[in-house]
Amino acid sequence: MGISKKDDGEMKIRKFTRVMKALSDPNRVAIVKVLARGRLCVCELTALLGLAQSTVSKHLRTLEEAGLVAYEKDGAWINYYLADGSDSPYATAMLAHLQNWLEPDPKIDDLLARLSGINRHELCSGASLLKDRG
Amino acid sequence: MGISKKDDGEMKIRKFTRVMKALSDPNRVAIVKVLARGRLCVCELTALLGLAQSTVSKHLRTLEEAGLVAYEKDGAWINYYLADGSDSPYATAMLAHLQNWLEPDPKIDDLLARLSGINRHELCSGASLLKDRG
DNA sequence: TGCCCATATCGCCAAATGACGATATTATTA
DNA sequence: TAATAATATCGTCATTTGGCGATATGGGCA
Repeated sequence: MGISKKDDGEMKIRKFTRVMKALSDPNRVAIVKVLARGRLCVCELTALLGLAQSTVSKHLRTLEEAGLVAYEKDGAWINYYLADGSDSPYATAMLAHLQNWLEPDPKIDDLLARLSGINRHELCSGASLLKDRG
Repeated sequence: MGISKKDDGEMKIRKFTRVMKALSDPNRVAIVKVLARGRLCVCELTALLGLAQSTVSKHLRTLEEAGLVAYEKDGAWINYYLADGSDSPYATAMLAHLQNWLEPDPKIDDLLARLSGINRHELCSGASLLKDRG
């Protein structure tokens, strides 16, 4: 019979606390705020935040498991973007709030200001860039 | 000149993540859900949750520092209740959501069901109870 | 004053967390 | 296929967290 009513309710607290925990770290919140402006690959986020690549990757996994972000592959790059909310109503509500919240804030504002100067082709010195440069 | 605009924004992320962290623990969320039905003293919450009194006290401090709960003294008892939101707009918004969220959920439902059977006079075996019993 | 009760704080421990560097994985390109 | 680039995973470490029991604090009452 698929999912019973008991199973349906079983995990509500856990699903909720997973979203809360994902948003309880300043760096992860910064990722959400930055992704609100558009899709970014891991190397762009790594450069923006000034963290190790492995750290950013782990943060993204935490956000994804909470239903806050999703990703799509673009060649060697993996673009992350804000989830549409089909996974978790709690994630949806929090993403809606975060569209308005936390501005102005020095840390967030700094990230958003530097965002326009970020370009994955300059950052990652990828094969496609070498080709363009000749 | 009091709080400058810079100071005003300085802590927005921290204020936000403090609320998120406070709500990232199932027992603390349970406290919030239970307090939504009315004021409770620490010994009542301790009995409901089945945790050590010191643990409940620490959870309440975390919730209070996030602006989610407040307390008032009533003789030897200290009654905790949901904050009015003047401390933190994030806390306010989350408390509003939690009025509807997380029901039904087995853990929460169980707590709310047992709530009506909870009475501080029976629980705490306080002086006032001994007096009534003779 | 002195005792008792409710609560807060302290000290401790096991588990979880956030960070890193090193390595594995997967896709692109020569 | 081999080499390289982008990302994920692994192993490790210091810090934080949630739990407990023991103790300190503060209010009510004899």
